[in-house]
Amino acid sequence: MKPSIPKGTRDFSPEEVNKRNFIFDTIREVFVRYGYQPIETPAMENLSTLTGKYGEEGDKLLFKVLNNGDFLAKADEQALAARDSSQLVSSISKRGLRYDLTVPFARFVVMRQHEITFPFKRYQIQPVWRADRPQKGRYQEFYQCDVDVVGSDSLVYEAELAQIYDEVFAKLGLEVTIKINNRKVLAGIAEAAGIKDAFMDMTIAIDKLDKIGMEGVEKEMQGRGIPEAAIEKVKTILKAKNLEELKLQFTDSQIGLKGVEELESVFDYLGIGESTNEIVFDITLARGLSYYTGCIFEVQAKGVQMGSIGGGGRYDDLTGVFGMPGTSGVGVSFGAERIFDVMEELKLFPEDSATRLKAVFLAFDEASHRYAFRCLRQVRAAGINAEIYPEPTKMAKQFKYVDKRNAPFAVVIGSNEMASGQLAFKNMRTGEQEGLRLEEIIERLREEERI
RNA sequence: GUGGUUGUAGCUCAGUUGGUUAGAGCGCUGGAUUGUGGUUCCAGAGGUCGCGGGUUCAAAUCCCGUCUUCCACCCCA
Repeated sequence: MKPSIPKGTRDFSPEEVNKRNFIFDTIREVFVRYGYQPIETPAMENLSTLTGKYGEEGDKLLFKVLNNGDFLAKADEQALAARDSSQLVSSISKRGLRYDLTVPFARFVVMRQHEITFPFKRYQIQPVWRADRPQKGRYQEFYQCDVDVVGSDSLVYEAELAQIYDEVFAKLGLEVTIKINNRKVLAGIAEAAGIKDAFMDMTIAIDKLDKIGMEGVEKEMQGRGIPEAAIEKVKTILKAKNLEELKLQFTDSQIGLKGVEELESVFDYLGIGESTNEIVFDITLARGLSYYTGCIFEVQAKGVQMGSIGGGGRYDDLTGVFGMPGTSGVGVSFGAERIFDVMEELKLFPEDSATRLKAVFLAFDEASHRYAFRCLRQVRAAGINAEIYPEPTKMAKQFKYVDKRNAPFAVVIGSNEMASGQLAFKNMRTGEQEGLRLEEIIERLREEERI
């Protein structure tokens, strides 16, 4: 048979795994610095945990796991006869692959509410699965790196999460724009325009502003049946350049004012000019996930065509659906795959010296091959990444291998070297070669390590 | 999920209105060079033309289905 992998999934080569680990390590390091603790949850959740949490569209994108055994024997006969897939699902599948890390986290918090100290700060780096149609930067299996705080409504955490975004991308050398908005501001716009009922329709339209322009947004709202007068009001509000101007538009919207105040408070915590990346208020930022209620975040990479590489926000009642009401949470997510793709495109990955092979031992004959293997042991014991060519064949062939492995040094041993103890130490880049004792070689390789 | 797009050697790609044995560059293997890689020269290996069906005397080429890739929509990391 012809080998293949499912659509939207990928294998990773050693080089790619090293690069991905660089991203994960950087993110994890920052999370830990800010006092977040790791948890992990299963790849599979009970379907009942997942369904209904991501809207109707989300349910369609959930991967369902078929029940084991003779699942059809227990299937809903009516649904089966009617060829009604959505009706049938509950009787043939009780589990599904997790769709994000937030909902499993909420489930986790509720199950362990009595052993958790609040505010609980956790991070989680694991893959999630979505049955989306794949595109560039969009996969069916991808890693998310989530940080959330649950059990506090302090806006200091919004500021902290913005700092985490800033710090991680600064460390990765990736220039980004960190956009912040507040769901209450959007609600305020709807309230001020007198279209509270059409909040979702309005939000979806506003979200597309940078893509389709003001005219497009207007058409979109018209198409969604929003009255002309309300559209004019929305357009006026959207022209507000900053939070001060926006405030003036919200004289008759309590919720809108509250949203602006929250944003002011976050920016106050952050201070001015203390970040590496731009952290900006963006009134057009909407985000789909319906459970957001306060501040919302999104990160856009500069200089590349790519969707958002991170997003998140505040949810006042994160754990309510699992029977623990009134607990507020705020968190953000890093999209590792997209960060990888962007960094690859911009060639931002550093030469990885920690995982790099430093030296390869080569030998001319059986006796020196054994001798080389014993030398190798000492080199490795000194903490230097090194290996030996598996057999003493023709030198040209062995050197080609060293070249391919991109190792900076080769140590060549034959009968002369064994007799004198002066091993041939060759710099692969310059081609220079000198006779050195093993201890001297180890010292040289150690110096190299530090560079 | 809707509409479109892509697939030919390990990689990047040619392949005419359907017509002999499907090509190139790079890479790979061997040799020139029996104690030294990268450069050069010579030789060689490597292909179910994504998969399945159909039309035809004849299909990489035309038609249908399917899988995959990418794009737009939807949604999102």
